[in-house]
Amino acid sequence: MSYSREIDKKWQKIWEENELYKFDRNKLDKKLYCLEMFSYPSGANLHVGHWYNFGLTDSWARLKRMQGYNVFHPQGFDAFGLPAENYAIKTGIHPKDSTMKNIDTMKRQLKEMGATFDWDYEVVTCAPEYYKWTQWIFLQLYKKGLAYRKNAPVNWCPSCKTVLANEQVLDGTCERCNSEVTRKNLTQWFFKITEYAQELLDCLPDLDWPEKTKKIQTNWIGRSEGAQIQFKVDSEDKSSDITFNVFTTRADTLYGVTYVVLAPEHDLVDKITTPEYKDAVEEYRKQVTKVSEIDRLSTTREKTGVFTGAYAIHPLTGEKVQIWIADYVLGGYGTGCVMAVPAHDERDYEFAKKYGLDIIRVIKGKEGVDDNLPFVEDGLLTNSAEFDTVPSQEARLGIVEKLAKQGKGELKVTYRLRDWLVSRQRYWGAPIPIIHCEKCGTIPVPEDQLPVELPYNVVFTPDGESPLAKCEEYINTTCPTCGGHARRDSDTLDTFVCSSWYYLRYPDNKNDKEAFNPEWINKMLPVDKYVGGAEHAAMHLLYARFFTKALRDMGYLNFDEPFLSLIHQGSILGSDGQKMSKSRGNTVTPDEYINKYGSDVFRMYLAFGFAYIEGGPWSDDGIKAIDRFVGRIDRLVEKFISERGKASSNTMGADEKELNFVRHNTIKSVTQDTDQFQFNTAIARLMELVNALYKYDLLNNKNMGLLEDILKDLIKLLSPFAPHFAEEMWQTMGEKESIFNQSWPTYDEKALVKDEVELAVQFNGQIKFKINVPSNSDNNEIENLVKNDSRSAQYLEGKNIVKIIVVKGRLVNIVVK
RNA sequence: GCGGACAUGGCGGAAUUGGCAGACGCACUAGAUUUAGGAUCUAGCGGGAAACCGUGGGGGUUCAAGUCCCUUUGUCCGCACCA
Repeated sequence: MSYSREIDKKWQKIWEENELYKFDRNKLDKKLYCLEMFSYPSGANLHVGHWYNFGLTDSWARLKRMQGYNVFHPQGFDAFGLPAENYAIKTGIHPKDSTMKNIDTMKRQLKEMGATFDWDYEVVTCAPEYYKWTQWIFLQLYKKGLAYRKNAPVNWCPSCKTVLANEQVLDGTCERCNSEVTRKNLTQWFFKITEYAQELLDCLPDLDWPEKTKKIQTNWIGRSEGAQIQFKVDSEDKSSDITFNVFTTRADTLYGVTYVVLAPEHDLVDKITTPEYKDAVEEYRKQVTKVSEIDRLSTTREKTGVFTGAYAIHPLTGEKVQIWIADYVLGGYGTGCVMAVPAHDERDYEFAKKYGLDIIRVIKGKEGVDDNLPFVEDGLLTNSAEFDTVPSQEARLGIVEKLAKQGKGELKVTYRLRDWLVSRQRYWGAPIPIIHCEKCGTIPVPEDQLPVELPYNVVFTPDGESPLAKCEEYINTTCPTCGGHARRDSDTLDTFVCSSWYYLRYPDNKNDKEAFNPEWINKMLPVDKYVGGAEHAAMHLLYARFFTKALRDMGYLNFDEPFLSLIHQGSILGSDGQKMSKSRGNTVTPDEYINKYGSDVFRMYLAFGFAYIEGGPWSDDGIKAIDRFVGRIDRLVEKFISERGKASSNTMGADEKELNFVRHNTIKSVTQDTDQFQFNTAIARLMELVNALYKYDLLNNKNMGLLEDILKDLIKLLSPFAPHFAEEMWQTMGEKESIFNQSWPTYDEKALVKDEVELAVQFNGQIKFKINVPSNSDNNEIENLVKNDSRSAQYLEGKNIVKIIVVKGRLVNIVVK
């Protein structure tokens, strides 16, 4: 039977009946946890990206299975989130209903892929059995002091009507809907990811992750070494000493400070502003809140600021310097205050020029260095008392040391990373398990009362207030501590919270006593291979690492990192080379192709047509080529079956040796390439083997025994990419047991050694001809063979041989003069 | 503005990490087979008549460079007043 959709169905049914892909919980010595980032069940069908991610990772998993690994390959759904809720607002269809329906559809399609997923371990984040434990983890973080509430300026998306984490703001816009993000002061829940900033950084080098991704995380964490220096606010009233700290990486420029700047939102501003400047300061602060996030992020925007009327005392010189506020100083970074050294900082220079503030040079360039102001590089100190002529690097330490003795400074490391804002003013998420009591304050829901279930009957009118806040029977409750009237937290958790621990739940998804059994999970984790989109480099992957470390420190886990090895698939573009989108009309619908060609052809085209981590444009011609390739194999097998039993030789002549060489070379390459997610070259090698088999098949007197062995190897090598088709061919060959219970072919080094090898012969680096030499010749013999070859004469005539370079098995280069 | 990645035939993409550039496939051409084919099989296929020239452009290191170094252009990505 030639390959078709029917073959897919036939084998999917048999695999399911035989429970072929059930994970064996008893053989953990060779367990291998293979995981794709789970998917959001959107209304649309499985798209090419899912196929590319899941289908080919499955091919990898199949290789590993046949190599003897006990592969754990689960699948599930990241089912909470905004789209379902927005859909509900538009259509009135409840998020739970639409989501569950979508999950059914996606699950059916995933099954049609014919992957090795073991659905017994399915996880759905919007199920109470799952989010119960999401809430439980929230409470553990709360107990540990890693979840806290604070009032802070937060990113607000007016279109999504919710707050966003810093990571979810791209260039001042919402990563989801592209609306411009505004600032709002709100009391919200945060996770203290900053507590782990250093460790998140320290563990990166040892991870088998793409360098680019590590770099993104490194930048996102943004470690910066410097010093914290204390300034005193000048005041007539000696009894009320107000001090504040600045963070600087350039303590060596301390003597060049001519003013200091506070962030407009800094708490101190109200306390120190003198009455006559009050109005100007208030006006300025008002303006700043009006400036859009986008404008504020712009580096080209002219700097603005106002004087507060207050002065600070320079910690070393004792001189008075003006205190300004300006929005180029950020409230959330460092201490929110900056010592301004206009001579040696571009921003301060620009600001000082504009407002006529003093500029004092304290760094001179070394000999020959152009040190026109602003001079921002290291140099030698000047105008800096006893530090004159000291190099910057040394002075940074010396000056801090001097300050430290007076209790006015210390070395300090700061990070760009901020705490993770997890509250969302939305309905379709895991409820925050917290109760607010007027008498007792913030009270965690007792663990035995989890899950705090989402009420079903809520109103989705888009009036800006979240459905939970409007749901009286949900909001009103009793305080677990005093029994009095209290209100539930009306927010839900960022969906990234749900996806920060799902990999821990998979292996123990039916556990109703605990989020996961630590003993079991410590055996099953970490994930050995994790595959998913690069867009999660800064968010999901950082959050998941944080969760793992936090749970480890609470004693639930004994490993440091969740994902040892990570791969990002590229993205498949439309055939016009543009990103697929409905508006461009260049989308590829997998179902159409699968109905026409079968799922294996679709999968194998994805394997063959692109460098996996690059992706690229879709091509209808490309998939036809794979269809043809499958047909070629089919015909080859059919022909062999029809000729089996006919006259056969059993000699290993030159033709057999050549074929056998290709066979073992294919085994070697396919094994290596597939292991490294280089599926395109693996398929290319398979095509070469098929071409070699066709060539051999033209001969009159064939070695049928050898042919059979090679065909079987071919089918095995093909099976990860075309599981249904390979299973069918395997059966056609007369085999009874599933091909996926066979062991992966191994190559014979001896078959890869040819009697003769072809070498390129170069004169002065230019290739002139090729020569065949026995493969066991030594360099001397090769040199002689080349020199005595008649074709060499014309290049040697009247010349002296300066040097001969022999590269074994590749080329000979004769340098003549 | 800063940082990183990439650039190879008409096209998708290979190249053992410094060693025969263009594997494999598409498209194209020719032949075979076929009543016919858009099916199948075989062969050819970077440019050039050739010497030779060719991996975005220019320079360098080396016996040897797509690969290393410098410089320049273009595309994509990350960060973007981070003190």
